[in-house]
Amino acid sequence: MFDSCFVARLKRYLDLTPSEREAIAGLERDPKIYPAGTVLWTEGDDVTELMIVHQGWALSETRLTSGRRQILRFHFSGDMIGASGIAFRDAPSSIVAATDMTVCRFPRQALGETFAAHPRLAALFFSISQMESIDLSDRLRSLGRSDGKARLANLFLSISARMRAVTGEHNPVVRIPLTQTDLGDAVGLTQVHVNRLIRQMTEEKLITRNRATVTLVDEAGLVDLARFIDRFGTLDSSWFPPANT
Amino acid sequence: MFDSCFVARLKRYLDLTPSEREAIAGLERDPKIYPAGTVLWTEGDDVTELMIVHQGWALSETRLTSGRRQILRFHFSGDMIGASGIAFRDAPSSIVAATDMTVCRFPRQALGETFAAHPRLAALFFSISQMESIDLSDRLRSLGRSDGKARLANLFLSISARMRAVTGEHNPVVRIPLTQTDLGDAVGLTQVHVNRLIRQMTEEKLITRNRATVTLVDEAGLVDLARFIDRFGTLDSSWFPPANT
DNA sequence: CGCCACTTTGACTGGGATCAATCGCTGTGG
DNA sequence: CCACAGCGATTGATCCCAGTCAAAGTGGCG
Repeated sequence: MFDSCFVARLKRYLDLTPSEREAIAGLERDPKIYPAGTVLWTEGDDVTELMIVHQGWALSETRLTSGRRQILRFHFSGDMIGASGIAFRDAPSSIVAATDMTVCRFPRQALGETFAAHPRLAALFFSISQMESIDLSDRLRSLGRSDGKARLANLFLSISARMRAVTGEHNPVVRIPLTQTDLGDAVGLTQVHVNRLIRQMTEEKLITRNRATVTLVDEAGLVDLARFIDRFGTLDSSWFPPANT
Repeated sequence: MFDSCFVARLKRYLDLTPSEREAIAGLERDPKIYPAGTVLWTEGDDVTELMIVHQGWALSETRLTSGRRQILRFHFSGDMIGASGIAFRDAPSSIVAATDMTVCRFPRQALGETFAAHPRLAALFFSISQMESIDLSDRLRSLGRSDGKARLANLFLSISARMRAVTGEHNPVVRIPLTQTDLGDAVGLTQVHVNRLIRQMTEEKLITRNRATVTLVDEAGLVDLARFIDRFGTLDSSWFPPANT
């Protein structure tokens, strides 16, 4: 059995009991490898499984009938994906591998069983779901009420903050395996305009970008520009029910 | 004891057992009345309670330091609000009463107890949380990748769809107690531009608006314009654990 | 070595912002 | 019953951020 990324993620939030740990690890079995570009599923598919990212990046996206694309969220190691398709059966967005990745799939029922056996984990999953909503809300504010430069700054900072939460280390150099087109589709700008903004931000000594490597040269300046709020505090588990066993 | 809006809402999704029903109704006690404009709580407050909307409209909003406002979501009868503040303690957004409203508050702990006693309700709450994420994703796509007219059309349609889900009736006349400024803050436009767009849409016989009353004159045209997806299907509860009692 | 995906740059256009008045309704107090 | 205040809606003039179209540059890889 290999190390469970999901356990690694969740135990940052909560001191897991052995049986909780086992239940979570049980969801992350039978890893499969997908090359970059693989479409894990497509908007509208009837999805009955959830996935946990072991390694690599995925992104969820939707397309308008005009062909325009909006990237909704990025998924890293330890993230559970597919939960958004759990309410209705149809996947509301497509999931695409941005890099080569390793993923474990498990059926929905397993989540139900976990909820029944471990109410504290149910509360934890609920909280994580709420964190996702907060993340989406922050993106919404960014798209609705700030200009292109601030949106990009926000994107870089939020990716950096999430990576930091995964790896535990604070590094101004962030690997962001996205093209300028991808960046644009994430923040609602065109590729051409993203290019110009990146050049401007480079001139202003805010960032540096070289292929997939982005360096946050002046992080304080970026935070100020983006009015970024790093919400990665500790999770409040005070209301959780007691753990089973 | 008065009728629980929360029970009314949830039983649309799931055939509730008597004890589940009781647990839910228990969360909706001691209703309080707030006049329109009341700030129920402010961004950053340490919130330890959740609320259920009994009557009226609330909206959640954030402000940038520049003073600009982004409306994130609307809350109607039967909605639970405050869940987004449950992960961390600080409320990520303010909640403001858009009309006079009746609201019930309950402590977070009660949610934890419900999770422990009724795993099936935990699964239901999780699903509802995911529906919220989907709603936010749809708004994100709208703001990121469509023009002002489509954004407004989308807003009107999604409010109409949600109202319909609450009231059960399909009526082209929708009461939307928002000013043009509010509409702009919801879709990322200025009040002035909202005004012009509404005039245009009226000329094109798509809608009619008079104060708080919006009429969807050509609903098909709006759906087409907004590329709107009405996701209000039935909830998939096939993966839920069995009900207790 | 040549293709292909990505980036860079320029010229022009347009949707929506900004600034600034004016209008109209409604509630309130003299 | 009227005057006035205040909020929201309407409208015009002007500006600018970002989109569009188009072409050339760069670098990795088969």
